[in-house]
Amino acid sequence: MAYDSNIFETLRHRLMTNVFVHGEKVRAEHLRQEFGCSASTVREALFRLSTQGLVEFREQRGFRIPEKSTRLVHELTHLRVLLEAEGTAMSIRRGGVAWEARLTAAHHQLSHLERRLQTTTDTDPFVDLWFNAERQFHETLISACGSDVLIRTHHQVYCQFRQQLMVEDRDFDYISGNIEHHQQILDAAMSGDENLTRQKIHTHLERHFMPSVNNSAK
Amino acid sequence: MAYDSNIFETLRHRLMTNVFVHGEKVRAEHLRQEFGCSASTVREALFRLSTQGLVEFREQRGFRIPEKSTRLVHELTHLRVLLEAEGTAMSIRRGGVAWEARLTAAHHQLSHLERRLQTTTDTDPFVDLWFNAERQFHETLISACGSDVLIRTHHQVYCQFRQQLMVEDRDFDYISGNIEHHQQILDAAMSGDENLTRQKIHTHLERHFMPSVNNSAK
DNA sequence: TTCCATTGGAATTTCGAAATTTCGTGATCT
DNA sequence: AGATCACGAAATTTCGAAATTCCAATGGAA
Repeated sequence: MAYDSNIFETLRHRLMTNVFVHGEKVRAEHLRQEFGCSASTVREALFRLSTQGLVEFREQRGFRIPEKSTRLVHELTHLRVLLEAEGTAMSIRRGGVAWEARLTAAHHQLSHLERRLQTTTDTDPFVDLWFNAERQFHETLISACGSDVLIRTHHQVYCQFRQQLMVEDRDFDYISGNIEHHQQILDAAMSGDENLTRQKIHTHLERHFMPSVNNSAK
Repeated sequence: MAYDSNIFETLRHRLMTNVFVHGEKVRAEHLRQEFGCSASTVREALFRLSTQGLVEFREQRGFRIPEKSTRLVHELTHLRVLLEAEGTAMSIRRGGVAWEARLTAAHHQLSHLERRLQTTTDTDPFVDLWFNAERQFHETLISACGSDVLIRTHHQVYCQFRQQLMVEDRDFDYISGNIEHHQQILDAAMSGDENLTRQKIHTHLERHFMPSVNNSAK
């Protein structure tokens, strides 16, 4: 019991949902007690997490949470657009009805949640649900692209992206814009128009290219 | 002495140059003796290598060298083209004279070596040199793109690509085609024509999309 | 023969302590 | 005062042995 993979999954979820503070050190020695295992086991899980860019490892100075960085968000967004547009175009070509069904389903779930969010003041209980649904939708977009490498690469980028933006995205100011975007991506994809879909994906993520506003906290 | 990073670098070089056989298990316990350290230290290095996809890790069944796979080569090539074309286009926009100088230098070195290879029967002593020069050229192409994330991602893909193809690429049958390709990429990049450059990069890597010929071994 | 359970040996993972390195504090020198 | 060095505490890395898990060979039952 208390396998490495449990620790791995638990830590990953925490890293993606910003339980940790950016720039903070992650001491295996501390987490050790919580998981009831030795430091080396935690260390190993952290090495695996560094695989996905969710923690930074530097020799002789341990692990730490990547800093929040506008620059990094821009770079991650750029790559997300590149991979997601390409992957979706490929899915359109070779996805077939099965893919369209999955995409419709994912969008239905997401838009249901988004409409709910729009009319609620206390968004807290929905945060986790929404992030999962949004991830599901975007992963489904590229899921029929036929390239595991592309999917894995996109996943890495997406995780880091999420880690960078989870804090400020909790406000949901942008939610009404997002509902529109997701709908347009779905429509474009279902119509089979690759270029239009690419364009809509770009539009959807465009706002993350803006210079970030809230870098005041610090 | 015998730091983890030495082990890490040594192993990485071996993995990229196919000292190991595809599909083979990598036993920390064996390498331990060679490096004069404990198995855990090797294990750690292997975890870090799995970061870059150069070894596969599966829980409870250790590390092994990824299998040779035509499918994987196709996927890696696809992503290489995507990332390299995008990165080079960005470099063209923001690289300036300094980048052009570096690119010219890298190409000069590469083409010198390639012409040499064309007239030599015993290519063995040039293999390592050529692989380095070719890597240098392609890395220089995207080096001024301004996105660390893109550069790191490309590097990961490139390493895996190399691991997959190092064996069969030792023949250098394709060398004369490559000389032409590299020259055309250089010319297109220097002329500032983004689309032409993208196209030339695609042409250069196109041959890896063909169904592989030598899958007879095994 | 084919299928399934058992079992022994090998490989993998975990552990906590020892060795090494880093980092902060404060003393010493210019 | 400013810079440099030395020291000790804290953090990181390494180690080898113990515990666990996998795997293949053996033997028995259908």
